[in-house]
Amino acid sequence: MKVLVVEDEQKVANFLQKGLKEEQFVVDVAYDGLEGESLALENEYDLILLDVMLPGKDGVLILETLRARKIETPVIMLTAKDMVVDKLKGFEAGCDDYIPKPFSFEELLARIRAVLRRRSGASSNVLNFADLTLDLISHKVIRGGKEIELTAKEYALMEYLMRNPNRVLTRTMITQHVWDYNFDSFTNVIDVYVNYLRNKVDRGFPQKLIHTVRGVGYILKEGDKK
Amino acid sequence: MKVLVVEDEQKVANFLQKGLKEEQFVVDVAYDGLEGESLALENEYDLILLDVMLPGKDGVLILETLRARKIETPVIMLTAKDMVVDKLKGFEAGCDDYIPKPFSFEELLARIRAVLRRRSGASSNVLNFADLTLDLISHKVIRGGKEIELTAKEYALMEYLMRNPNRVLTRTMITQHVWDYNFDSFTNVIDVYVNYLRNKVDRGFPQKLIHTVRGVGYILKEGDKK
DNA sequence: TTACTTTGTCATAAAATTATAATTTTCTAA
DNA sequence: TTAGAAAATTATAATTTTATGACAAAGTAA
Repeated sequence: MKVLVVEDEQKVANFLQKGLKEEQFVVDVAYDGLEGESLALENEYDLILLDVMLPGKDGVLILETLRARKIETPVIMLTAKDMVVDKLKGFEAGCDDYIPKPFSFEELLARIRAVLRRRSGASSNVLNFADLTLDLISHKVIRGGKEIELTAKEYALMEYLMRNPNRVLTRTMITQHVWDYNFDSFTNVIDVYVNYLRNKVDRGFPQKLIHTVRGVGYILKEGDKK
Repeated sequence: MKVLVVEDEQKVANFLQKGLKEEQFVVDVAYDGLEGESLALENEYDLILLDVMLPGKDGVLILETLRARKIETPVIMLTAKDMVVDKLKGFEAGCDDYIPKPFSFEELLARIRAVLRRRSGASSNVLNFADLTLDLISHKVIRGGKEIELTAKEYALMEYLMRNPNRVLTRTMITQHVWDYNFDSFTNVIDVYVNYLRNKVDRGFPQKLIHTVRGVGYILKEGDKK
């Protein structure tokens, strides 16, 4: 899952970046409103954390712009504690939740999970596909009763596949959700990671789940047993 | 265990800070209501001692704010001796216990233990994991029948691990539970302390209990014997 | 004060992950 | 059937993360 953090206070931004990374999110950070807006417009995030008070462009205005441009990415606003009027304005502008500063990391995390769960329509913190299970909180991946050890990138890729089963995912789409915005490579990293994943997740099982769609990308589906 | 003391009387605050520290709590102190509230919101405390009469913001109001924000940290209110009405108000607002001033430190400590025990659902003052035992009152740590000497920080870290076994704890979470709020952790103190702990607790035993989860944090679990 | 212990910082070594590039294999359209 | 393109695989380089020892700072007790 990829998150954009738009926050000018260096300390808060670092804290969020570190904490979210530890929770296996891919994190982009913007330190002012304009930069934040461009990133939000040109990338596909799964979630945006948006400070209300920002140099360059106000958080509420950014949110309005995004919604006007039909970008429906979930947004959680970070508000100053006493900002009652703006809270309401934020909601009208279409944010999914807000959290008044100061907050503890665990409280933020709880809200992030709630928003993502609500948006995805999921009722639990577990994703299932065929005999594969992925626990979104502990980040455990289990197939056929056996736990599979994945690295951070492998997990991120697996999660993206699991969230979009039976749907062809192009390399561009995968890049946008699993790698951060510094990623411009025209190398074959994705192919390599798909290969790593296959070795851990599909190898040894009669039914393969990760399939190649030649010329297009990859798809998670229940294929022919072989 | 991390405690926040919100108390404006310097003398009482110092007395509590010193006494609790000796009992191996990590203690943050706020001398007025507003400061107390921010600290309570942005840190993860295991317990809050909250004076009722405070400059800045009243203790009962702070408690209400916390509960409204779904922060369920146990709270013990410190009340003036004759404050009958406020006692009741405090309870309504969701505190766990109250203690009328003046009180002896021993008395307070007994109530703290009672509240923490009730909250954790534990019935005893001992935590066990594998062949490791941690005595919450004497702060003795015993593994395989042999007592292990830990310093205060080492003990605090060990206790946090023991209270969350089989769960990956990120450095952010550990920071919030084991270090006080002045702590700016972009250093590797946590790694260093985990290392100290391993030397004392795991070294020489066939079964390691403290494990690294790369890119994420640390976990207390029964791993492969080696 | 002085000696001692604890806590925190830093530099570097070691280990693991991630990215790149080269090579081999597979697939497909002509 | 075969040439060319795409994908898989492998080796290895680059980067990041973690472990650890040495040391400095802060705190305590004698």
